[in-house]
Amino acid sequence: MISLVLPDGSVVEARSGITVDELAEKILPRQKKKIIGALVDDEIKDLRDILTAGGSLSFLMTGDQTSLDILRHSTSHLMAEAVLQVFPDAVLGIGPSIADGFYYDFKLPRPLEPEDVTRIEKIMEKLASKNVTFERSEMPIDEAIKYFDSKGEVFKVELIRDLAEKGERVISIYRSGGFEDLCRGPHLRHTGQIKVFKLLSTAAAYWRGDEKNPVLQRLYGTAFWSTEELQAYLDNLEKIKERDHRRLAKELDLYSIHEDVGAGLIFWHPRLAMVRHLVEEFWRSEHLKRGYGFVYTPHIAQEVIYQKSGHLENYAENMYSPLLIDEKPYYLKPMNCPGHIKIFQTRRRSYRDLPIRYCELGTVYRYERSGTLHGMLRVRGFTQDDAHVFCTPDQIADEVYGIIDLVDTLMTAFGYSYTIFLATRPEKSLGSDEEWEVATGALRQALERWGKPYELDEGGGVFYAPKIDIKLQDALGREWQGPTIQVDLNLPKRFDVTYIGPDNTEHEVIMIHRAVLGSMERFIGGLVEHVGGAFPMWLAPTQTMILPITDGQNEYARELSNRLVAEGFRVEVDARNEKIGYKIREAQEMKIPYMIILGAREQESGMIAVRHRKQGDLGAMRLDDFMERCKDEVIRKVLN
RNA sequence: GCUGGCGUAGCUCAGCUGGUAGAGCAAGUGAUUUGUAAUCACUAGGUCGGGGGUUCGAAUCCCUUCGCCAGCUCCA
Repeated sequence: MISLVLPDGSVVEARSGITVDELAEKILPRQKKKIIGALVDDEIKDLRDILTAGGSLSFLMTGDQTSLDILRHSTSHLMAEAVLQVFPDAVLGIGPSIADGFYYDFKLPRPLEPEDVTRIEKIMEKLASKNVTFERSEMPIDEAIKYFDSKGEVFKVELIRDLAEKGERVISIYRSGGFEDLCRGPHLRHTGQIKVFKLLSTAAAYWRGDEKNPVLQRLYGTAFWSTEELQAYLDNLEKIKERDHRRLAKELDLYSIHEDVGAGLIFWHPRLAMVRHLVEEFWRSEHLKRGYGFVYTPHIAQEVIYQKSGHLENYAENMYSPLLIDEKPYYLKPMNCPGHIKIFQTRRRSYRDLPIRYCELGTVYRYERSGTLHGMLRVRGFTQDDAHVFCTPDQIADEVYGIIDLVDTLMTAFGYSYTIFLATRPEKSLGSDEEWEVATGALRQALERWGKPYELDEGGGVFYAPKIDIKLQDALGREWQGPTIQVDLNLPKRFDVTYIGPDNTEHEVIMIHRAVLGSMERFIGGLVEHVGGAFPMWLAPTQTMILPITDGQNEYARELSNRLVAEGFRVEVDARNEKIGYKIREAQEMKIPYMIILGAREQESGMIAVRHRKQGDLGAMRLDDFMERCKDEVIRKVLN
């Protein structure tokens, strides 16, 4: 007998060897139809699984968020069955559930076209309505290889062979209607439980993600328990599309890319350049407060530098081919580190000088494969907010703490929440155990002192450094790779970067490498999406648009504008010969925070009529009060 | 880089199986002087991404090249 503890604390005894389905019948007979699996000691179990050990037990029901994976996985099987009806020769790849849905890869005689997708979707609907039960069977590995081989399922055979190598003896097969697949499960009770699904897109993908392998056709889809959830998901996709920085760039005149100049090279238009300027201004002032020195370093450097740094050895495929200057090869810089080291090394440094903190908004150029370029988020030339702290080993923790504090200040101002990860030594790495221990220990110490929760990313460090990675969450709940702090165990050695210690001998310096915003291009591209193009007051390129109702107020509008500009506000006047509704509409579409509407009434009374882009008409107020309000929003960096 | 799709006026897009381009918005001009998300009329604007080919004839078919999009891959 085994004993199972239910969520309410009660204990149920059952015979060893009972299936989850039988258990459902025994415990919750009335809800049996809704039960599609179970969690036993937090492990997902299929209905058909046999239990031989007890533990905590809770059932997975249709409608649960936790059981969406099962639904989606089963839906991918249903899709594969439909695809086989359309393409009887299709060879199956894999069909897992993923974060927001599922996919299935197939080798097909021709690529999928949009019509195929609708056709497949229709067939799926028909198949689902047949309420076909998912059945599981098992097969010894040898037999399975022969079986799938006879069906021409070469990829499945490969998978089974790998399973055999891992020591598996038996594999499981799920069958639903005319379809069967090598599969670990779990699956739904029957296909009738698949009601709400949608095929989303097609793409090509390599078998096992390796470009040496054959290309398969991938079909993406998603499934939910209710149409409301599906609709909410689709609405969110639409919202993300509307906020796409490439789309907003056109609507708001933010940046451009020019084919005849080059892919992945960004032209910042005045409005976005203003945002960048304001971000940089903030960035600089926060660095000054924290004792950083600003530096500038050249954009090209001779070969020897990158030989010494190891970039030509390890990073060459991301570097552009050299320019010849006086017959000597010069490279465009892919990173700023060597430059900062050169400055550090211009004199002997005493331990009394440390820490030394250099920061630079340094523009670097890196080769990115053409297929990876993506608006401002993935480019070939970008400006990093790069900094290097040179310090002694016992200063690491303090310095890292200071950097985390800087990160928190900046990210909070932009309205990002974040998660901190500590990434430790990977398998392939440089340096001694002791060095890694000191560096990682200091990072951990800083995090402990910071006091907020962090996660451990075991082995997730880079080969030359343990690091703290910070993942940002934006307004749409999406994750972005954010700030990174690395204790570099490589470059100080390569460049022989030292300081004189209290013992009057040379010591290798500790070099902390960090970026907070990452690259200006990516950060601001992401920011555009985060705020949906509606920059908060402190960042808005135009903060206030003055809208005269007739050209009788144009002169007055300019006067007011001058007064506001004199107070440091960014103001424009829309003096075009248009109706007020039209001007408001355009200012609204440009997502300008405030509009001042000026008609004869205002001119007489000396008041202004203020409209906010979100709150609408705010009524009449005094210009001074309006300026107070705006100043307050700017100083407090109010997010809206 | 790979696979697939796409590339027509500044923008969004139409243009059936080849017969040499069209709308809305934007722009310019004029009228209108307007009160909280689109006033009206007229005008101008394109070697249909570039190059090559097939054809009497190509935006439409083929090849090639560049770029964009979705994935894959990569991400020191």
